[in-house]
Amino acid sequence: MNNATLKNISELLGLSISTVSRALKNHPDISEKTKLRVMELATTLDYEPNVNAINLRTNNTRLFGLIVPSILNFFYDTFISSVEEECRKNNYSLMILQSGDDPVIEATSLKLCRQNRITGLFACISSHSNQLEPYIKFKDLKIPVIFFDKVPDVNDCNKVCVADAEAACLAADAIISKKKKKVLALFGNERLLITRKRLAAFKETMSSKAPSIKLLIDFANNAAEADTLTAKYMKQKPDTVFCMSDEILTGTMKAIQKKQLSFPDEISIIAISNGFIPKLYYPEITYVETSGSKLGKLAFSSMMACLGGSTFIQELTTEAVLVEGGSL
Amino acid sequence: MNNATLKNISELLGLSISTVSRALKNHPDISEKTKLRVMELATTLDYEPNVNAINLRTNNTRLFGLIVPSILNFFYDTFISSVEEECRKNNYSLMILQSGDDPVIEATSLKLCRQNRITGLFACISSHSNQLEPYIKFKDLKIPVIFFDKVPDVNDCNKVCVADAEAACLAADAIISKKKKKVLALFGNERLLITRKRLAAFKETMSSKAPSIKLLIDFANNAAEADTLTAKYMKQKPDTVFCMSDEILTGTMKAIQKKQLSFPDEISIIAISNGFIPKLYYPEITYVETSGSKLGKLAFSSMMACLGGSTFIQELTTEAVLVEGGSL
DNA sequence: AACATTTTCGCAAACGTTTGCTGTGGATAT
DNA sequence: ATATCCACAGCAAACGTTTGCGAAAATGTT
Repeated sequence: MNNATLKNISELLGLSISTVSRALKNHPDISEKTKLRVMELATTLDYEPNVNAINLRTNNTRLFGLIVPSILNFFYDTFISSVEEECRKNNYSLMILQSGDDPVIEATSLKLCRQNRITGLFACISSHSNQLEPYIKFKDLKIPVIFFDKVPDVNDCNKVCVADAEAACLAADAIISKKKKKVLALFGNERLLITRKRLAAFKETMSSKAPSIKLLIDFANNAAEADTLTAKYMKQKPDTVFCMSDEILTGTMKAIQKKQLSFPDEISIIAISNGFIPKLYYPEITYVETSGSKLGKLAFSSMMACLGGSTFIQELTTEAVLVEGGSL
Repeated sequence: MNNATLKNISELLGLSISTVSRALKNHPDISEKTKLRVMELATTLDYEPNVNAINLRTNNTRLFGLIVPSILNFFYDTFISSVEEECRKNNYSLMILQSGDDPVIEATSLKLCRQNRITGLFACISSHSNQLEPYIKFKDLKIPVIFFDKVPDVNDCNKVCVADAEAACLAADAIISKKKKKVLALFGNERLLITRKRLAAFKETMSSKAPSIKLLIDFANNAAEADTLTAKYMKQKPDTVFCMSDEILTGTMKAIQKKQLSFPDEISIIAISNGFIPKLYYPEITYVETSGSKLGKLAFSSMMACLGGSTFIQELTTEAVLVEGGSL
């Protein structure tokens, strides 16, 4: 069986294609009687309009592209999930692409987006490429691009970010208020903007509000490195460890469990996280929440603003909030 | 600036549309000289073909739909990630839809798929609806549907599943070989086929190979329930707890940490899992691996077989393998 | 030089919609 | 009775491609 078309229906009913088309969209020009006839046949034929034809004709796909390094990530998947939900509620479709943090794949994904004539793009740039050339084409075409999380370092684009600095400050404040003396602060890849932001804010807060606290700072590229780093620094007996991200946290926690250190008695933990990982442990890890799903909603509304005609370039951030878990 | 079209190029070059079209796809009818001219202009104009037009004309979108309850899931996201990768490599596009385990959303998602004239569908049915009506339409249209993970209970459809029974058997075998005496076995929602399969295989293996082992069996709908259940059963001093899934495992582990039980000394743990969660703890949890990414590749190849013309209905399963972590 | 081939390209239809415009018949108003 | 208007429906073009077929130009053959 083939897909029904307007033509099919029109022939079966002895009507013209345009009449059928209008009837199905409740156009006032069509009488109730024929509307009824058309709709009835359409449902029995299981008619579904061909979006390719519609898009072609109307020159308006309601399709967004979303490019992300990988969906295998606690932060990104909540982001995606929330954007997907918003899209569904607002009758948009979403095309999700993984770049694998590879500029080449990223470029072909962008090409795919263009070929599909997307009406807007959510993009998280791959960390290697600071080259934005592939993205400027969208600007030329007046297709709004909302950068999220990992955003380019230029000003003339729309960005939504988690409040990196604020989150780091909140974490530092929490540590200070608990009168800690010696904290190990573990960060991610030093090249990433997000790392630099969090590092700067953390150090600044610490040194300005509690200069007496002893600070051990280091960087880990993944969980395994965080594990060994934590183990190494334990000899210096910090009373607290701050983890910049989930990845760092999981590594650190493994080291802690390995050494059978009880927390928060023997050592305190605090992290910046989306919330899932911290809740896996007991006591739950105290963390500053950076919500992917909040960011998703923010990104979506920013997109809507752009499509609504706003040419106002903005950089938005979600609020960070401390969630007490008992590990600090 | 607008998107370039074949017409644009043809007018600029004084050629016909068809010539330009053929030149761009290296058709032998076109001379090298004009091919060169066309391609050059096309790249400077940043021409990208309009897939809507192509799909309409060729009546062949290279688009797959993928319906999943939620991407916020360790298993599904590896599945999706792997399918997405295969699609990219094979020049297909993927449309990912979340059903939220809601039959209504599921139905509208299926409608979206039809409107987009997908050439194939990967589907994980929502647990509530045993109603397959929305899916039969695809059969009528000869659009292949590959059900994965949560599959319908009928025979005339293609399914790919993790080896539920085998996984449970492997776990049971591991427990038996370690000479355990009393095991607490925690399962998920009893209504789900996957639960029933794992439960049956586990019980069967246990009773046939080691009838002397004392078995405590219960069901939890989520991590929190697994937590309280584990805590409750601890009074009966099992020496091992088997967790049917990641969700159960995280709940159980929280209870274990809460009671500060050291494992594997005081209690052993074994789970069926995708592998991510077990590696968060130390010692790492021993688990039987059910790989979402393997299942994704399997699903994709099954899809390719269908599209290749195979009318052979098959039910495939991935292999399960025991990964020793030190918790048993 | 005449013809046969091959190379190179254009015409036009088709895919399934949407939509501005035109046309018809009947009802209402004068 | 004629003019006016409205309700209803059809015509046809357009969106950007692909592709079978035919035609012109270039080349080769005798």
